[in-house]
Amino acid sequence: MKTKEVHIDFERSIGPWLGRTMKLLDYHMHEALQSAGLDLTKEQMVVLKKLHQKDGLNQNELAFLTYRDKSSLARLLSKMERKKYIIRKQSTDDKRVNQVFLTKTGRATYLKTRPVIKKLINKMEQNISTEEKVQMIDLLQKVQVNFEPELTFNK
Amino acid sequence: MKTKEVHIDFERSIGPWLGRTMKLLDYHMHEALQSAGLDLTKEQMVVLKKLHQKDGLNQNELAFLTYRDKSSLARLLSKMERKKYIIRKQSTDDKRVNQVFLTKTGRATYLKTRPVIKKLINKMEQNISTEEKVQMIDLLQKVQVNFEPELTFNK
DNA sequence: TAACAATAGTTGCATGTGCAACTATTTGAA
DNA sequence: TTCAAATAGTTGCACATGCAACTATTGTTA
Repeated sequence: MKTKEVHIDFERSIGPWLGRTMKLLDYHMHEALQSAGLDLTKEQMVVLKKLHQKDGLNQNELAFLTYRDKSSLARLLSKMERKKYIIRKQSTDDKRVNQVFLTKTGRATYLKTRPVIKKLINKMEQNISTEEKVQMIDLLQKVQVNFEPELTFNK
Repeated sequence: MKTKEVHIDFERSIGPWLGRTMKLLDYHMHEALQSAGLDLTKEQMVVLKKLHQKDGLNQNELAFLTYRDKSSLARLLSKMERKKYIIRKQSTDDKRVNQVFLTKTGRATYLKTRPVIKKLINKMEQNISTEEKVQMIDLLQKVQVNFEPELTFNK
């Protein structure tokens, strides 16, 4: 029977569940940032976060750390630069390289996002025990390893 | 200490793991379709799938089933219509409504994607037991319910 | 019935994405 | 040392996305 056959492949797999969950997370993340009056996207937030952890990273490093194409990152940075969250400074050692720095505004904005994100995480993880979280991360990591066997741990 | 503090909120949560896993899945899905010589995106594939399950759905229904904004769906359909995978037919009952039908080409294309997807799923789920899959889906569902309590089950 | 509200779909606008081609610079090798 | 290969970043192109405003049609209500 056609319907049954169809269900064999994708519907019972974790793929669609991942996709749906991710869409919800994206949506609520975006919503949380907007309704907190923060003028940035979740993608920009992640870049701010990385810079807050280590200022002065170059674009290549930022692209790698955020799992993006360098071109995508470059455009993200352009928008963030327009908003005065970051600045690019050409390295004197190697004129091909741009080092990226948080501005005061950028840092302040990032700090304002933190409680917003924290609240979102609490919402997302309510009724989920620490053990379950560990389990979930374990399984997600397994999936990642299945796709990219060469990257044993990719934090 | 700043570094430690930063790790408290997002890094240890399942959010980034979900995001990273999803990016990998997206990438490999896209790659699989392309290298099989199939001229469609994963998004278009999902639409074909829904139509294969139930032909003649209207755009609203398709948007709902695929968790998309109606405008996004409309544009997806326009591209698929250009490629002759689907056709829109204005309903005679209600002239506002477009019913969407698979063409022969669309159906054939969808059928060609199935082994490709099946192979991808096998790759993704290797070394993951049925029990673990159930566990994972359970947890993902919990996250979804946390975000959208009103939708108890949203398959 | 006439006017207003709801609904389906489209379009403008801004966002984010990867790939491929391009520029500028640096590195490496003949 | 000079010329080719590698590297960092940018840009064009095509794709996908949501929101808000808009059109056309249908439903509702006064």
